[in-house]
Amino acid sequence: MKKRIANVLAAPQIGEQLQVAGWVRTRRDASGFSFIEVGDGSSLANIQVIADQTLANYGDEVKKLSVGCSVLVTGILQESPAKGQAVELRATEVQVLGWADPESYPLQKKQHSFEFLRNITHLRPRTNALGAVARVRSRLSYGVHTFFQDRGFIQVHTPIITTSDCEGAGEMFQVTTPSHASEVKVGEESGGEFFGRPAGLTVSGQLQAEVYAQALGNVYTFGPTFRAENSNTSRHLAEFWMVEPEMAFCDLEGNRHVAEEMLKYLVRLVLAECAEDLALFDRFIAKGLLARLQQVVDQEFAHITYTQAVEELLQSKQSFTYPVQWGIDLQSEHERYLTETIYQRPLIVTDYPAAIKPFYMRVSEDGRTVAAMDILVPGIGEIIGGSQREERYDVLLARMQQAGIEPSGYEWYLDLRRYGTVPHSGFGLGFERLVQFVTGMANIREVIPFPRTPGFAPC
RNA sequence: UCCUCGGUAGCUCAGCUGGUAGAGCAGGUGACUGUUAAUCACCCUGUCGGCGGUUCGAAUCCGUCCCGGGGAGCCA
Repeated sequence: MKKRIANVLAAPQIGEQLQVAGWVRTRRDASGFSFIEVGDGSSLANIQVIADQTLANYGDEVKKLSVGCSVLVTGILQESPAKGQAVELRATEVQVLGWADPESYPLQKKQHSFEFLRNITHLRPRTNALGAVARVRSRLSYGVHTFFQDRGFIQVHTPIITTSDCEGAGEMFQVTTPSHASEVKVGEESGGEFFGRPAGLTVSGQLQAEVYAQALGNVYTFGPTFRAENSNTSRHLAEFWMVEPEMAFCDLEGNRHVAEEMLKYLVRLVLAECAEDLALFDRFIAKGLLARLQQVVDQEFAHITYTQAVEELLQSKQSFTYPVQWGIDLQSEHERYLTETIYQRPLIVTDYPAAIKPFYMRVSEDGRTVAAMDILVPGIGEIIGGSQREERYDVLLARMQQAGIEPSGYEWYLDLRRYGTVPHSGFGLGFERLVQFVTGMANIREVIPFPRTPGFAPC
C-alpha cells in the first residue's frame, strides 16, 4: 500500500509492508547495503530506506542513486537499531522512476543561498526550507478560510480584471489585446478596448468586496493582487495574495478586533499544526521565532492613535532620518521603532491624518483624522491596513473631489451610499507578509512559490 | 526610482598597495564504515559579469553598460 511519508512517521506500524514514492535526499553506502534517505514533501522528515545488496538492481541502479533521483520503494517498516530515526524501511524493491544526473543537478546536500535558489525556482521546493514554507503557506491559506467561514463570512470572488483603480493603492498593470493596445491609461475613455474601456489587473478587491458586504453583511475576498510599482525590496512583489474582509454594520473598533483575532488564530494554528516546520525556521532561519509567535498569541496587541504615536516618537529623543511631526506619514523607521523598540509586540495604530489617507476612509468628528488602522509587527512593519469606510454620500463625494478623482467612474460605488448606506469597515492583510512573519523568512520572494518582481518572472 | 554593497570553478567564497587564479563543498575514482551534511586518499573544474581605456603587464586601476543583494520611497 502506497503511503505518504508524513503518515508513516506519524503512526508507524512495525512489520507493515508498504510503498513510498519520493526523491532521494542522500545515499550513504555501508558494507553490503546502502542507506537512502527519501523525502516526498509531505513532511520535513525523510524516511531512511535500507537497500540491501541482495536487491536485483543493487549494483546497477541503487549504488548509482544520487540527490534528486525519484524512486518507488516497496518494503517492510522496522525499528531502527541506530540513533537518528525511530523507524526505517527495509526495501524489498527499489524502483528508479527518474534519474538526476549528479554532474548537472544543481541541488546539493548542503545549504544553498536563497539568492541562488531563486534562479532555479522550479527546483527550490525540493529543499528543506522552501518545502517547509510551502506547507506552512498552505496551512495558513486554509486557515484564512476556516477563520472567516466559521464566523459566518461569505467568500466573494472579486474580479482579477477591473476597470476601476482602487485609488492610492499603486500602479496598475494594463490589460488589453495586441489589436487593442494603445497608449490610453486606465480611467480614460477609449473606443476600441476589449472591455470598451481601459482595464487593468486588480490592485485590491476592496471596492467590490464593499458591494457584497452591503448585501450579505460580512464577506471576505482572498486572491491575487497586482502592483506595477518599480519597487525592489524584501517586502514587495508585483503579484501577491491579499486577504480582505469587509463587514457591514461594523466600526473601526470592531474592525480592529477582528484583525487581531484573525492574526492570533492563524499564528496559533501553525504553532499547533506546523510544529516540525516552524522548528526548522526557529533553528536555522530566525532564532527565537517560536517564542515570538507564542507571545503574539498570549499578549494583547498594543493600541495607540497616530497622534499618540507621534508624541511617543518625539519623546523618544531618537534621531530619525525623517523628522517626526504631526501630519507626516509614518516612515518605516518610525513604524519599526514603535513596534520593535517601544512596544516589542504587534501594535495597532489608528486615526491617521485625513490628508495622507485615501478618499474612502471615514472622516472622524474632529474633521482632520480618518478612522484608519495599521497593524505593525516586529520584523515586517505594516502587515495589515484597514479602515472604517466613508458611508456618507456628501462627505465621500467631497473627499473624491479633493483627491482629484473623477466621480463618474465610481457611480456604482457612490450608489452604495445613495441606497441603504450603512457603516462598514474592512482591512487588507498581505498574505505573503503573514507567511514571512510566521516563518521568519527575511525575503518575501521566498514565501511565494513563483515570485514576480521587476525584471523577474522566469516561468 | 534613489542610496549602498557586490558579480572569481556547479555552489560558498579568498585573492593586501597591478606581475598572469586558489580553498572548502559538490562531481569522478578507490578505500572504509549501521550510516546520519558519514569519513579518508587521489583526480577533474575557470572567457575572474560585458564592452572600452590606462599600463611592458589588469581579477586587481579608470569609464560605461548589464545583473544581483541590502536599505529607502510607495505600500500589503
